[in-house]
Amino acid sequence: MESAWPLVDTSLDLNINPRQSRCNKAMKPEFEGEAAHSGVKVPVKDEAGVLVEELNRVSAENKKLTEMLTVLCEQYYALQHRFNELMSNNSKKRKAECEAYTKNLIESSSSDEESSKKPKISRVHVRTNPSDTSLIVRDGYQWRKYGQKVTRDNPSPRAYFRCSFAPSCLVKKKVQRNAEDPSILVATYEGEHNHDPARNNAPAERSLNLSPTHTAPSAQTKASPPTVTLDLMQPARMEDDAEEPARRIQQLLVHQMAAFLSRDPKFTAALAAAISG
DNA sequence: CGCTTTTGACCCGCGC
DNA sequence: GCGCGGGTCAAAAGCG
Repeated sequence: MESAWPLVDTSLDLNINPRQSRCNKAMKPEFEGEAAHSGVKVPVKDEAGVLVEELNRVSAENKKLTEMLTVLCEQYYALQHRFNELMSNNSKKRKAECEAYTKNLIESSSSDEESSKKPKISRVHVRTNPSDTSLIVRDGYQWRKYGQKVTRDNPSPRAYFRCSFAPSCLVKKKVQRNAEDPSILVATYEGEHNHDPARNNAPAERSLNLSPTHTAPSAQTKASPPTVTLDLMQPARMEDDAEEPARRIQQLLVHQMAAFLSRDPKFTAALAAAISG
């Protein structure tokens, strides 16, 4: 299984800060610091040498980045292929397992007998910074807040949101902090969106969601319906327990995010700007 | 100026 | 009928 779910070091070990010691083995001391820009006169020949060296270094970084992106893309497609294989696998057990976790990941919750009558209710747990008082759960959709209430069973207020992407979309969302663990936001969704997530219309949400995000064992209590927990605080831990399905989903998300980043021209442009800067 | 957020008022269902 | 609590409305304020 390990080959099917490879562990990837997603840390960007880039040489983007050439003035720091780790990355400057090739750089001679006299070229460091502000010497080149200060009043100290540097021969034109040496200055050209510095520029050439800098160019070579940037080229090497560019090459390294290209290789990393290629690897990331390959791993993404391999994972996607593996995922499709699993989905089409005849083994009932595997199929059931896969579907169960896919279902869990996408929406969760609400018993089957209820879903046919009432609007679909799902619950998502999102771990956030406890000091962050905003009741905002970024899920890709546009929401309009229409109310806030303090409820009896919970000291933190409950916020009420409506989908504002399309008037015809009647999905509602309630967000409230977990009474036991204030670092966990509980978002309750009612109904189903009849449109795609408003990615293009919600650039802020899309751009702000680049913090380490992955699924984690839910903090759900007792007999509550199955939930999805998005941990926005803790960095991803790469433990070697790939047999755990939740960990698979976590890794899948990390890979997908990396692939998404690698295909995002804005991200690559920002990366290039950071390097050149 | 238009959209979103805030917040007090109001509505409604439920239990007694 | 009354009170309570959750959910919604809508005017005012805030913001870009």
